[in-house]
Amino acid sequence: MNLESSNITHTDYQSQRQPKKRNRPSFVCTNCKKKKIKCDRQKPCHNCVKAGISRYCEYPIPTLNHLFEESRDEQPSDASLKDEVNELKSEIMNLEKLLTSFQNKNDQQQHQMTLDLSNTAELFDKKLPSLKTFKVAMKPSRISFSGPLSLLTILNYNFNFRLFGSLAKFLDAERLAWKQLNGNPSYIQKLINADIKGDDLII
Amino acid sequence: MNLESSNITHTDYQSQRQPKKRNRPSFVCTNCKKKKIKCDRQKPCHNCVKAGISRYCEYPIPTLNHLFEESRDEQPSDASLKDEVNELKSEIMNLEKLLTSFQNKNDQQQHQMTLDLSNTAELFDKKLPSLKTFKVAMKPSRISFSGPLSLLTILNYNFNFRLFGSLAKFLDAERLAWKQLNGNPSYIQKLINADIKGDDLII
DNA sequence: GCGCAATTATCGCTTATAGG
DNA sequence: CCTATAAGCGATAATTGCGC
Ligand SMILES: [Zn+2]
Ligand SMILES: [Zn+2]
Ligand SMILES: [Zn+2]
Ligand SMILES: [Zn+2]
Repeated sequence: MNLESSNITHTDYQSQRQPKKRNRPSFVCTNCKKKKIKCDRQKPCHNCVKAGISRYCEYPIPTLNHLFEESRDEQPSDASLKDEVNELKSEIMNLEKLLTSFQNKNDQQQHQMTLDLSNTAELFDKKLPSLKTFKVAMKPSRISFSGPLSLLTILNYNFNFRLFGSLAKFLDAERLAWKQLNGNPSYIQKLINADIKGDDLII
Repeated sequence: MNLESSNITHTDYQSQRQPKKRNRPSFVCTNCKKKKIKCDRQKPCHNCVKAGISRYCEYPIPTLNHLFEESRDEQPSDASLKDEVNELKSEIMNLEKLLTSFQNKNDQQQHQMTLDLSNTAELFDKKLPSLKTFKVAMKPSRISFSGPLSLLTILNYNFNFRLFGSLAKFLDAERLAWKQLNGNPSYIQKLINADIKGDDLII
């Protein structure tokens, strides 16, 4: 305890400082985050599958959860009612397990950010201020289709790409198709020919 | 980069540390636990059934108890099974609700938007294809900050404004502030001066 | 019924990354 | 660059349940 008896005068310059909060969103599923284990960022992620809670593998950003709801296949199928009952029971068991991990009081510290991101508007509120100074250079060799306020840029810049693979792929396809169809439109040609400094803002 | 770093030699400090108690609830029935035999985690579990103590098969987690009541040996009818399924499902819904409340932690006043945005999937799945032909003219009189793939355009075009009022307002403010700060950047100036036909695509 | 090996899961603490 | 903080490793607490 006498370790800190050293010289640091504990003075104002550090103590009075307001803790500058940062906006650092989380991109792992809520369950893995909770358990502090490695999440592969799929939906559902590997850990949630293993735990039998794949239905509850979710990400803090609501918008994104829906993007990756793939086959919400109804499973009544040929399984007997009895089987379904058992399935539901085991699901409840797993849910219960999951719940207990959340009920654990041991960690009441730092989930402020997660909370904030549960709201989509909040997401944008937090992101956009940084985006407005985000810069994109348009290289003649490769047309960049996105400025700071484009969806793609937001995603590329802010989110893990693996997680958003399908959306990114879709956008790529869209743009490729568009190019095939339209070629380089006059507007883009002009833009490329103009000598734009790499640091110029592209809105 | 490989710092030997500070090596605090007083390990005795460590030993004095209070033994950290971990929260790890049990999920087997109390009888099996006591007997240290394998529990199938049903209600009642097979061990308790074999021992003729079915009605004393209980679980430390209360919810699991009353949920799994009733598993008589008699063959249940389809109707009753269906009832059970429904019951279980509704129970799952409750648990999910509970889980959500945990995940959101101090769910404060930020729920209004979240709910309304629930079908965001549609935004991307259905609306985006139409966007690729959506055209925005950039008028010299008024700088348009968004192309078809920009977030703002997507929002404006696809959603009713009432829903996104606050977001839209925010974006407006952002852009205004940006303009105040930067004026028209060279890039945009050039763009404006170029004779762009009103129908040119802006990506 | 129980010792204890095997297995599972928690959480303190470090590291990497990114916001500002 | 400085630091907040997300990610998640890994030590190890705890649970399970085999086999005596
Ligand atoms: Zn995960
Ligand atoms: Zn998951
Ligand atoms: Zn049992
Ligand atoms: Zn039992």
